[in-house]
Amino acid sequence: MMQESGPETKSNGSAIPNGAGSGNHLLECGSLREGRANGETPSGEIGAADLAHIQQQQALQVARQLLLQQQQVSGLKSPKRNDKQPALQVPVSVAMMTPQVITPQQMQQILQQQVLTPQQLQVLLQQQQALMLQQQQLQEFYKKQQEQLQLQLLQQQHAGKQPKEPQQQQVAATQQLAFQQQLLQMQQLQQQHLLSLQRQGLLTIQPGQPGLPLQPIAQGMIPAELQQLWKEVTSSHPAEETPSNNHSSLDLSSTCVTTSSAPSKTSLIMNPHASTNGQLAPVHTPKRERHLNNEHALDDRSTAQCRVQMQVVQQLELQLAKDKERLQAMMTHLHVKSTEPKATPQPLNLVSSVTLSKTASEASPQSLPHTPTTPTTPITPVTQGPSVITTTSMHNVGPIRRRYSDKYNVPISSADIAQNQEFYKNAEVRPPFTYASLIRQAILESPEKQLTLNEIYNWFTRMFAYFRRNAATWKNAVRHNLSLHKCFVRVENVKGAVWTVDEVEFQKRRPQKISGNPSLIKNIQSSHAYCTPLNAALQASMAENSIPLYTTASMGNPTLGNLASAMREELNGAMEHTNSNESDSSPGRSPMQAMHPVHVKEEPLDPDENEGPLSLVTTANHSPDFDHDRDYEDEPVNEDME
DNA sequence: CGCATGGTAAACAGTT
DNA sequence: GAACTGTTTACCATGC
Repeated sequence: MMQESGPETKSNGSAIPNGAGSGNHLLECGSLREGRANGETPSGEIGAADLAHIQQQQALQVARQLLLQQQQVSGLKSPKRNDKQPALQVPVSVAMMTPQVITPQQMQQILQQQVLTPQQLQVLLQQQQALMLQQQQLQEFYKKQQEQLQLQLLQQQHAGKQPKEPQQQQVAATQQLAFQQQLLQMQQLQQQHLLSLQRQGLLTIQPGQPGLPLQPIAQGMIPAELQQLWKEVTSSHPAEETPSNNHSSLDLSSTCVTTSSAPSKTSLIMNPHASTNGQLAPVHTPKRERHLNNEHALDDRSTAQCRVQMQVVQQLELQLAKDKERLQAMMTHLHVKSTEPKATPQPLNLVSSVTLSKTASEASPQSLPHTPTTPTTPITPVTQGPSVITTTSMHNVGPIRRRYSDKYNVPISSADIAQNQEFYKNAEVRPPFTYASLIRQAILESPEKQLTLNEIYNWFTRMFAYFRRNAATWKNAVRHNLSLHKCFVRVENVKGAVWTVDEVEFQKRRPQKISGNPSLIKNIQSSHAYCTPLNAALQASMAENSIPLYTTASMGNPTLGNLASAMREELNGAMEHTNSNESDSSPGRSPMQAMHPVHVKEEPLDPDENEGPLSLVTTANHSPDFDHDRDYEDEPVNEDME
């Protein structure tokens, strides 16, 4: 009854080791800060407090108040100069790495998305505090810097009213250049950080925007704020800069470079949040932005990145909204359709299964393998209520029978499939695909397009939580299918036998299924844009294999794209018949199909001893790299939980 | 109702 | 001999 997907999920081989990551961030942040706690800013001495100085102070004060407001709003005790280190002067480079602050709304969104575990949230909070501290320190730094500027200005003025305009401008420009350099560095670091974050599963770029760069997600408005601060500082006093000041800032920036990896971690975590609430950027500081744009166009790259980021954020939000909508629709749909005549013996199980997976991901924060992509519910093929049945219901009710027609009603997008993949990985929901399809997929995903029986088993258990129990039953079914279907070809190998797929046979096989129901086909085609002709579908599936997110992850999880394609094919199986026959059923998905010398199992010719497969054998054979098969050694324990 | 398809169970033989 | 692999048959459910 208790969902045991928890432990199983944890044991999932493809787990992303992001658990320790967050902790490390914190550590590194701390250590970094300590390490960096060196330079006192030039001089705290303030000579004569002239009017300009006061103005600067006021400007700084405004900025500081703004930051304090943020702190208060975010419900965090203003860290003052608490814990970390008392009164250190944090180099600009470091302080600037971490301007992002999570607003309550952002936090809310994060929570809603169930993306982060409590531990991660805690880390975030702590880092948030650290960020604020650093922001304050940044303020301090600028304050002192300004003071020194004032001092020097006074000195200059006293020295003599010289034509200083050009010189001052030049100096100011230099200063700003340094500033912008720092910004750029920060951005780069954030990008790096985003990447690592992604790898750790803390951040996910939805596959919906494959084209978008994942880089500048984080450049919230805070950098702009810093810019503004800078502006205020410099505008009130156009340019009283001295070489020494320049020098200091440049040094700091260089420091930033050397310590890039560490500080980036600090800002990193924040990025996703900033991204989740991207609209805050323009909204939050409209005036500043205008100011900024009018007078002080940022570095082109910075602004461009800013824009890109905003777009990314918006797209992400859009995607999120869409997904939520879809989920909602699904839920309601399930409830409505649950009255379907024969269908589900226990329609409620549909809901329970969904909630199960959801709660599972919620309730097991320690099971970090839940990546942000982890869906809470299958989006694609399962939309038809009846086919979603929990394992328990399976046990109670007995075998479920699915028809392909069920699947025909469902549009599939690559994102959906990928998400569903995650879903089936973690939720013990029976995948709405036939054994034959799954077997085929398993084989096609393998590097050599061939698998041993045991490897097929492992693929099943790895990819579907459902197949982590009742091994005897489904393994028997797998064997049964392998033997039964012509499309599966057994190839003798040096180390045993492997199974391959005869794509031609596989394609041939399916059209029959609905051959008698052209109306259905038509209906499908008309109603679902996703269900494109075979070629298009295949192309799409090919494209899916290069979805940015999953290609990066493809090292560890090469299956998503292929699985998606296979599922899609299964769904499109009928269509291909109507449209383009399988004129060229060798979709070019794999070299295998290109040559498909495979012999059909029951072919009258020579079932066994032909040479066709041998060519495969030669290419095959050496693929011990399928190590993740080991993930789910058959555990007889799972055989029968009851 | 018959047929096709798919899932499950089981018997059986061969191999490791 | 046990376990695994592979084949085959039977039965049932479902959809058309």
